[in-house]
Amino acid sequence: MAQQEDVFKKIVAHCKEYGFVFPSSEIYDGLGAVYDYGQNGIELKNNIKRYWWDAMVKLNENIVGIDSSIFMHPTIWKASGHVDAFNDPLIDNKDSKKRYRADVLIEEQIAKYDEKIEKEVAKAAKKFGDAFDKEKFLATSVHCQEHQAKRDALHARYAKAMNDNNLEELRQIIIDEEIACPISGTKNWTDVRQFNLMFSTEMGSTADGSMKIFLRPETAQGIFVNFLNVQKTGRMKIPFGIAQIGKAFRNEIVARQFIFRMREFEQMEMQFFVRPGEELKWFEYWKKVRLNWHKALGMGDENYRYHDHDKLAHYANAATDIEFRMPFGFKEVEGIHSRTNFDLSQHQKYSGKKIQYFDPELNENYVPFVIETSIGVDRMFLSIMCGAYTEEVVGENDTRVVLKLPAVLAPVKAAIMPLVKKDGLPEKAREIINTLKYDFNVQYDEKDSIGKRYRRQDAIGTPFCITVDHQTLEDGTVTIRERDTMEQERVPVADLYSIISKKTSFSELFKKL
RNA sequence: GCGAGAAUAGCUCAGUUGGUAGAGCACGACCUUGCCAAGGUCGGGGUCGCGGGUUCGAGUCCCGUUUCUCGCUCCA
Repeated sequence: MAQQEDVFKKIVAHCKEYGFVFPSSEIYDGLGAVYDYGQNGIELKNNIKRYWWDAMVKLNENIVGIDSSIFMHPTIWKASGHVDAFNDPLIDNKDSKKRYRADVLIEEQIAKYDEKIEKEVAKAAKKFGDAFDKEKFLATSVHCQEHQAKRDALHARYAKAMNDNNLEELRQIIIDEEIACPISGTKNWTDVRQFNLMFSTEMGSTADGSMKIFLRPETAQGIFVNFLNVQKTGRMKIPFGIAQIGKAFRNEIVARQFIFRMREFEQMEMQFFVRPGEELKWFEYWKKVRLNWHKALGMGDENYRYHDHDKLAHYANAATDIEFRMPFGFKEVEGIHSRTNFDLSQHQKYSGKKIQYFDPELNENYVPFVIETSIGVDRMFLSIMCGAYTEEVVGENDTRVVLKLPAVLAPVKAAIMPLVKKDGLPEKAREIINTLKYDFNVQYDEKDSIGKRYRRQDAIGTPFCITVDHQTLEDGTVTIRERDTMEQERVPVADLYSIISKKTSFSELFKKL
């Protein structure tokens, strides 16, 4: 385990050293859980996004894309449930280090008074037998009256505090009621803190004319609120899907593990609309399709697995994660959720607009059910980096660091280098670059020994190194070195396009899907 | 958010009982070599995370703070 954490550290360092990922605002000491993508990182990330987008939108005639705004009408988040679910008053016990929801602790305390009353009732019932009159007992028992009064007082106080959003009062209630931590048994509590997982900002320039709006915590809602627009203008027939790639924001309490959990992150989501009753069939379909898409990259089938959810979110009736083996364990990369018709129904209710589909085959109107596939782009990026990072022992006292990236995702497809920087070799190399640069991201390098240059390309995962030597000038051939095997082959310059293209183009990969 | 640890050049790290910063690699220029790192010469780069305090003097001691790592916690 310690060794695996070590590997993870190396990967993080490698990301920074070779221009993949930098901490945000680094010269100002950084900003927690926010990261920037560097010159190589952005290429890799764009390639991941293109692999997904094309696999969804280009390969499926019944899936189309959109790009909705990050700012949305605030009521959307009430309809989606985010306003309620993302707001919990939390309190920590300093001794056990356990965190609790303050409202739940108090509600449990209220329930205890109810239990006490129940106990009194049970005791009396046993004593009086058939003659027992519960109503009468409750009205006359001093104990019960006492408990009831305390219970009602507490409930009223609690309800007011919640209503006023008074966090200090919530804490005071916990102290006054002498509520103890079930684990440590102590009453050593921190302040109650509210965690709103949604970022908010003001829209409108004047204080009284402004409106509090949220930065979206998921991109999905932008698809749901555009359901009618897309369905009608695109003449889409169920089943069909809407895909979107975009940024989302969550003010995570604890955001760690590098780019695995960030406050600003990017999602690739596809919402697939189906007939009610057919959702589980399509859920199974997309589970398979999505896993195959991941495996097609060739990162090793054994590094992927499903993880079915036992505890389902409020909107779902089935959910699975696709997990990838990271150095710190199997972790979620993609989620596939059967979201029922919860979202569209909620928007129908809150907006007052009818959001339905007329199914000509069934001759009826209905609110479609939704299967969602949702990938965190940054997590996918991390999984690819983790899977690709390799240290190889080559010869004595020599290791090479290779990023065995899938060639389609590699930031640079080929490096073209003159064996020496004289005798017209640099000019020849540039000439070759000029024929390839329109189709591929290529790099020129003439600094240092050829071996060192190969290693530099290995470190950023470039699949091909093409070397121009003196023989090139004579017969128009170059050597092409393959990253993983380090084997070289002499080929005509004219063949370079097809060799590189075969390994690095998406179309070859898509044909296998 | 709690607890523990860490922070010195792009990277990995030295820096003695406090006395105004070093190495290797990397980077740049030139020379040399040329098919798998580590040839030669010269050079650029750090107010030692930040802010206070103690001291004649702080990278070094004290306090605070930020960021990161690990554990707990949380996780639609």
